[in-house]
Amino acid sequence: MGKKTADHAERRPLTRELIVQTSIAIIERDGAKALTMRKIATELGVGVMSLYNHVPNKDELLAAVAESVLAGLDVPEREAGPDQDWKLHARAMAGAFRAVAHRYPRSMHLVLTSPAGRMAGGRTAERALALFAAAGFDAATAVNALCAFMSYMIGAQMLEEGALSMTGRPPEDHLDADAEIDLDEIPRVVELADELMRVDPDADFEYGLEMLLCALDRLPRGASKV
Amino acid sequence: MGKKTADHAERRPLTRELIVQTSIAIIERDGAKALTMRKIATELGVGVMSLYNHVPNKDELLAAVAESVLAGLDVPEREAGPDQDWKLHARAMAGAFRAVAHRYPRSMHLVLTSPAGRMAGGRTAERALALFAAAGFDAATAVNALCAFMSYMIGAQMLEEGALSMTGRPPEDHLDADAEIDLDEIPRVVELADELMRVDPDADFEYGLEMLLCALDRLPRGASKV
DNA sequence: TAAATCTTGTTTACGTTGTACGTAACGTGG
DNA sequence: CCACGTTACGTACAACGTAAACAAGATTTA
Repeated sequence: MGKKTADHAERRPLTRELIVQTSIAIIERDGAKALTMRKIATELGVGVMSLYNHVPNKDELLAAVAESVLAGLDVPEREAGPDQDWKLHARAMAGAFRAVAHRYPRSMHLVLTSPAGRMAGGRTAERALALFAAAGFDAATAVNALCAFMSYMIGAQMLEEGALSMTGRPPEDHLDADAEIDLDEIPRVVELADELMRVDPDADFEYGLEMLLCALDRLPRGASKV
Repeated sequence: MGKKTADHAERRPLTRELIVQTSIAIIERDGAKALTMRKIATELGVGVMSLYNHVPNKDELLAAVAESVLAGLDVPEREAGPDQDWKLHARAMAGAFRAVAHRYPRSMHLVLTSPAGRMAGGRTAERALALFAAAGFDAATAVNALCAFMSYMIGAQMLEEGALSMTGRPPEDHLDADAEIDLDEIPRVVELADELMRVDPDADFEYGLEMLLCALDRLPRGASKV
């Protein structure tokens, strides 16, 4: 009957969640700047404007993508209370963040980049703050610890992504014609370039994380210090 | 005579550097996504395609912007050699980075975000590596220190920028209609929201920086340990 | 000197983007 | 039966990046 039912995709009822998931898939496959309303539509086998029945505009769609990606940050979350080994939980949170960052690297870039993504990270910040509070930090110190913790998380992720995009790779989503002043006047960088890319990023990350956690552990704390 | 000489801008001979500077001005004034080839052209009082005589395409222009912004990172740079107070130099580098980030916040966001920007940071990485080498770290440790240092720099900057964009402000370059799940289930965050925005970001930054530097100082080092 | 080439800017035009608008198929309650 | 809201579709438009052809001065070459 239907003379133009989709030929290349299953015909699910086109809900908002489906649009978001398809968007994530496209971002991971073709890069963030290749995410187009028309592309989503054809991928789903529907008209372009049909998407706007479920999503008000593209920015909101990106926000929904960010939220969906961060929704995968469900670290088991123990019960609250004084915790004598708060570093273990901090490591778990960092690991969870790292896991989703590895599963959806490009979408995670979008999350870290856009202000909507930072907003969606509110719940994660909440959990981290609870953790620091349980560790015995007072309010001001907990905020400082949270800032340092998140700074390292975000920066390390973006740094690793940038380092990976530097190592040859067929440049897919970013410009490739920027080899003009390279390798000329940065002897130490090229000398240590192999060192930079030899070390697996996970080890680098863990190294800095341990350093940060130890530093945090030396901060003044309140009652629940075991 | 010229019946259509520009009325709103001086008529300099339209060099590449002028285009870059105008782009930076537009980015800082109207946001990064408002930077348009046509806008640059009208701002300079020339036709759109005239720009393409000095810049191959928009991506390269953005790369040039990134490079130009990072060119302001000229920390006085002492002579190389064993340095007994390397932390002082590290603080100087952090301060220089912070200064340009405060002078061109939106352009700096572009730098941190785009891979071209990370590339342009090569010279800065070079200097930091030299610093860590002079401090007595071996190659592997210096790379680890550099990663941690840059991670904190980048993350702290993006975090501060995100925090600033959260505090009410008339949303200029980012979406504003994302108030849906806020303030409901994040009690600790809203409880400490004022704490989060009361502390001036500089103090927060210095706090984490000192922590990081002290942690780095405890890493194993070679001969030049004073 | 005159011709050829390069530089610098303009004009026109094309393809792609996000999305506003009008319309048709669809169930569901009167 | 109809009116109705919800959902999907096709058309249309303004703004975008930029390729191509062209014009006019500056510079080089014969």
